[in-house]
This record gives sequence, C-alpha cells and structure tokens, in this order.
Amino acid sequence: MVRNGAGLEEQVNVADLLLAKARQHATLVEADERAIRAIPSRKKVLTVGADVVRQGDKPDSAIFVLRGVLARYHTLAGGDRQYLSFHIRGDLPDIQSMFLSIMDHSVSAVNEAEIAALSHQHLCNLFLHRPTVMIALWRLTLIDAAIFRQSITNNSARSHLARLAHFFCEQFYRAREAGLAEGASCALPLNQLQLGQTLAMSQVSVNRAMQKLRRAQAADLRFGRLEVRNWPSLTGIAGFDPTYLHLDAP
Amino acid sequence: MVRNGAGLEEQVNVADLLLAKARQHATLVEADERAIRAIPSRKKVLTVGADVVRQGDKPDSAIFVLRGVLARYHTLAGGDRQYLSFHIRGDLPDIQSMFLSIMDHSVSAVNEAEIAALSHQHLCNLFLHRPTVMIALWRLTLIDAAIFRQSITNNSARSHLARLAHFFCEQFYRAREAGLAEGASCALPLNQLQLGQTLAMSQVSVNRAMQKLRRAQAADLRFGRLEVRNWPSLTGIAGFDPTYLHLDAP
DNA sequence: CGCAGTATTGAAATTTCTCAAGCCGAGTGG
DNA sequence: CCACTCGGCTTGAGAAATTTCAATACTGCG
Repeated sequence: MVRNGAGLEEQVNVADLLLAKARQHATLVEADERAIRAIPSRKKVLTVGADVVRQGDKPDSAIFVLRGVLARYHTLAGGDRQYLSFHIRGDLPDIQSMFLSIMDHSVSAVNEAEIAALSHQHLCNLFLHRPTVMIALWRLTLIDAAIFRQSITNNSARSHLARLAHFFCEQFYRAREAGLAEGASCALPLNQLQLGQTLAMSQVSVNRAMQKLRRAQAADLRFGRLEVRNWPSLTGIAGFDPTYLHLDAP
Repeated sequence: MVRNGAGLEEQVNVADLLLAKARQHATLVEADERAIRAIPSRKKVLTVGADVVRQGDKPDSAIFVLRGVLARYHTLAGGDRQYLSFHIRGDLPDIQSMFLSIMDHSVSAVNEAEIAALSHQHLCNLFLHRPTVMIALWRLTLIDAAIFRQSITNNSARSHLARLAHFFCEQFYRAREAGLAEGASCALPLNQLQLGQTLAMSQVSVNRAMQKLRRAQAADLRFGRLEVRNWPSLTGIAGFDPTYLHLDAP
C-alpha cells in the first residue's frame, strides 16, 4: 500500500504546471505564456529527509515541486530544528534565493519527492522582459509571507488544540487548491515529533491534541494522510479564516 | 524630555528616502531613479495607537514610513492581539497590498508617526516600465518574509531569555542600518505587555527576562529606548546571526 | 518472529501563567 | 507644593499548563 500518497499524483509536465501556477497569480498575455513554456528545467528525485539546499548555501537555481512534500526549516545552535513551512506540487519554496543570495534556512524532502530546478539566470532574464511574469512570482512569495505571518500567530497565540487544528486546516485547504486532495483527505507525511517541531509543541503534547481532534470527530492523521472528518468542526476549533491564503483572484 | 526618540529624527524628503531604499536593493539606472523621484505621495501624521489599515481592508495605496514606529498585527477571535513586525523610517510595511488585495492583518502606529501614502496605481505602472525598481521592492518583501521566518523560530524554539534578547538584537541592528541608532541605543517604544504580545510571553515573563538581561549587563529598555550595554553578550544570549536580515549587497 | 520507528500512557519535574498587591515616576489640579 | 491619579513596572505565590522521562503498545516490514 502506498503510505503517503506519493505516486498517486499523476505525472505532470513541468511547463504546464508552471504555466497554470503563473496564471493563478497574474493575467498573462500570449508572449508571457510562451516565455514561461520556454523555461528550461532539470528534474531531480529526492530521497526521504534529503536536503535540497542548506542554510548558508548560495543556490543558482530555484526549486519547483512536482511531487511529494518539501519542508523549509531553521537549524538552531543546539541542533534543534524548527519547521517553517511545507510545500507541495506547484510550489516554489526557494524562489526568494533569486534575490537573497544566502539561504537563511534549509529545504529538505519530507517524503520521497520530485522537483525541477529552474536556473536563476534564466528566470532573471525572463523577469526583465516579461514584468507580468515577475508579478505572478512576486505574488507567490507574498502569499508565502502571509502564511509565515499566520504561523507566528498560530505558534504564539493559539492553544495547542487550536494550533494543531489550524495547521491541519491550512494543509488541507492548500492541498485541495492544488488538486491534491482526495475527498476529505490529503497527504501529510509528518510524524508527531515533526508536528511538534512545526507547532512549538512537544511530541507528547501533539499526541494529546491529536487525540482530542480525533475524539471530537474533527480530523485524524494516520499513515501520513490527513483525514478531515468534519470540516466545520475543525475550522471552528482552529478559528480558521482562509483569507490569508489569498486564493481569490489577484 | 522626548520620551521615545520621535522628533530626534531629522525631516527627510520622501523621494530621497525612497531612492536610497531602492538603491540598497537593486542597481538602478538613471531612468529608474527619475521614475522613483516622480512617485507622488501624500504625507500623513498618525497618533499613538491609530490604525492605518485594518484586517479586511482593501487599500489603494501603500505606506512608506517617515518617522516613528508602525506595527503589523493580527487580531484573534477572542480579541487577543499578536504583533508580527515593527517598521521604522524607510520601511514599506504593506507593499504586499499591491498584489494581495485583502489585508490579512492590521497596521497601526506604535508611537506618533508620520507616513507617506504611495498609490498602488502609480506604483503598478512604474513596475511595468521599470522592472528593476520592481525587483528592488520585491526584495524588500523577501527580507520581510525572512524576518517573519525568524519570528516563527524565535517564538517557537528559543527560551524566553533568548527570545527577548534576539528581538532586541534585531530591532537594534535594523535601526542602526536605517541610521536611527544613537550610539548603542535606539527608539523602541513598546511596553512589556506589547513585548509579550510580540514574543508569545506574558507581561510578567517579559519583565523577568528583561531583568535577567539587565543583570547580565547585556541590554535594557527604558522610556521607550533600547540600550545595548554589551553587544557580544546580547548576541550570545540570543544566538543572533544577522544573515537573515540580508543586509549584504543584493 | 522480531526489529525499527512511531504512538500512547502515566507520573514527576519544570516552566509559565495568572492573580493581586505594591511600587514608582510623571503629570494634574487643588 | 503636595496629594492624587494613571500607566507601567516589580514582586510573590498559587494554579495551570507543558515538558520530560520512561515504560509499554502497536504496525509494517524484513
């Protein structure tokens, strides 16, 4: 049995996926679309836990996620890890490296994943000639920032229960938007320790919050899949308002 | 006596300040500079605590901070407030509203402040004609995002003491970079409750962490001014590494 | 069958919060 | 000039939340 949904996702053409993504964030003209289709890319398969770029690196290409889940994280002096965000098909988790040369965090594969590398050089040329495409990608990074803001609030001001629920709402909502949800479930290949390193909770606290969500019939996470049992109930517990995901038209 | 440093900052021409900011983030040509100088702006003075834009608003202009401190914050269902970031002279705390039409957070004046409003319309035209200027402002929002990431980690993975110390490092470092530090001190007009709402700590915990920093001769905050007494000591306690502020050349 | 990784559980140790009182300095008005 | 008030800071102590530790259970896989 496929544990975490990898492989259930159909093969997709890189250019098509990129184009679809850009269209969601700006109104493109014919020339923009041609330029996007012309972006060269190098596919790469990542093993579980492998780092793609590390804090301190100076990458010369940007990652485009094709399959699986990638994570951004900080490593602290003591070796502790803080996960910052998770990225699925269609995301560009390190496009900021185009303009911030030194990576201030790392990116790794949470499960087996596939990415395409897009050269900075090429993208930069593209931006100068097709400003609308630049706006589309800028907007992507602005939504990233909105998600980071929400994470600050989530980890700082919400109860453990609401925090976990909110995280589940966000992941499910984004998976659905990316066409990766199947019914009321989506891949979320994280164990309780990793959830703790995401949500500023101990593994044991994650376990206990999870049991409450389960008992409330709101959601469950098993075998790397998130199952939403009752969306209104889950969003209620979380205080989830998807405005910050900015899925409305640009 | 001037309590919080407002008024100590000299008057600055909006266009000069904008231009200086843009130059820090991209290599401009003559035409770019002319275009930036041509941006029209409306100055406005804000009273203590006044909101400039609120969660849910759809602003049609962007804020450029001239004087004082502005804050971004979330308001939760229960009325709790979570501060997300603080902004000083030269910052553009809501430039994201150009492409994310609905505000997912509010922006208010922490002390008496002065801003210039720049119309989205005008900026948008500018971007389409001068892509390099767009890159400069994009880069600004990317640094914002890096700061948000650091806040996630700060509020999630560091001890109370390190958390407060790290916040002080960041604020001082940024003030110095903006030319707003005077010797080893800068304006930071926050009380302990507000620090708590920033750092996911109760007011009492902020008080106790502050006393430790004081006793360690590392830093102190009095009358709205942050005094750094021993920078190596403060950064040591904080585990502060300024890489994420990306003050290196673009 | 047993291993490895993960989840669950209980209980003790610790941190953190809340509450409430007192303090302190600045500004106010008699 | 001084008592008063107000906001913010400080302090102590009990309550509550959270973490840590450690033992046990579960599951898929070799």
